Amino acid sequence: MCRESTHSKDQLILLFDRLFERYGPQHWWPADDPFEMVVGAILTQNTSWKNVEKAIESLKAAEMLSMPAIGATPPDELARVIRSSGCHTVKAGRLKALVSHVERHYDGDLPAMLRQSGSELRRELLTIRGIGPETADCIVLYGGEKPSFVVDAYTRRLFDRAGFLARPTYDGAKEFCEALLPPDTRLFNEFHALIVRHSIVHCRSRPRCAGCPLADWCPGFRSGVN
DNA sequence: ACCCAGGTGGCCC
DNA sequence: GGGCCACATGGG
Repeated sequence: MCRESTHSKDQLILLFDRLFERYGPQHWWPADDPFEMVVGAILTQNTSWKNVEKAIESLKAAEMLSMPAIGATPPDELARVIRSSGCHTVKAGRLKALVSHVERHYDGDLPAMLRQSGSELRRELLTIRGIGPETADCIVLYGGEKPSFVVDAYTRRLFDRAGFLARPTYDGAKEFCEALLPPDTRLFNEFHALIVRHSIVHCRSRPRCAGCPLADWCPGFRSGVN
C-alpha cells in the first residue's frame, strides 16, 4: 500500500458517506445466532445469498442447524440438505471441518472461540480447511464483532474502477482500508455490507449508472479522484 | 446458451 | 506473487 494520503482517506470516507446516505444501515449479518452466521459465511462462498437462505431454511427444517447435528450427520446427507447453495459436496465438508475444529479445541463452545482478539481469531480460522481470507474476515467482523475489514470481489472492482487502487489483491485492499479508517466495528460492518448492497442492487440492475450515488468515481465521468 | 453469485484449494509457472 | 481450474445450484 504505502501511497496513502489524507486525500484518499477523505475520499474513502466520502464514498462511505454516499453509500450510507443512499442505502442506510444494512443490519448485517442476517442470522439468528453466531453459529448460523458462520454457516452462512461458508455457504455464501461464490453463491448468491438467495440460494444460501434456502439452504439455511432446509437445515432448520431438518433440525440440523446445530453443531451436534452437523457433527453427527454423514457428509453426503448434509450435502443433500444444503444442495441449493451450490458446490454442496465441498461445502458439506467445510461445515464439518469447522464443527470438528470447534468441538476439538473449544468443546463445542463457538462463542469461546469468537471471544479471542481479532488477529488471533483470524489466524486460527485460516487454519481450518475451507475458510479463506474473506470467510475468516466475515466471521471475525460479523461473528466476533472485531474490526477486521472484509474485502470481496465487489470491493476490489470498486476500488479499481474508482481509482483508489490498481488491480488490488485481497490483502492490498484490506490493508489499504485498515490503514485509512479507524478500527471501528460498526463502520467496517456497514462499509462491506453497503458495497455489496450497492454492487448488487444498483450496479447490476441499473448498469447505466443512472442516479448512481458514486457517480463521482465512475470511470466515464469522474470528477476528482487522484 | 451463456454469465454471474457476499470463495477456496490445488496445481502450475 | 499470479493465472487457471473444479466445485455446482439457481437466477438473469
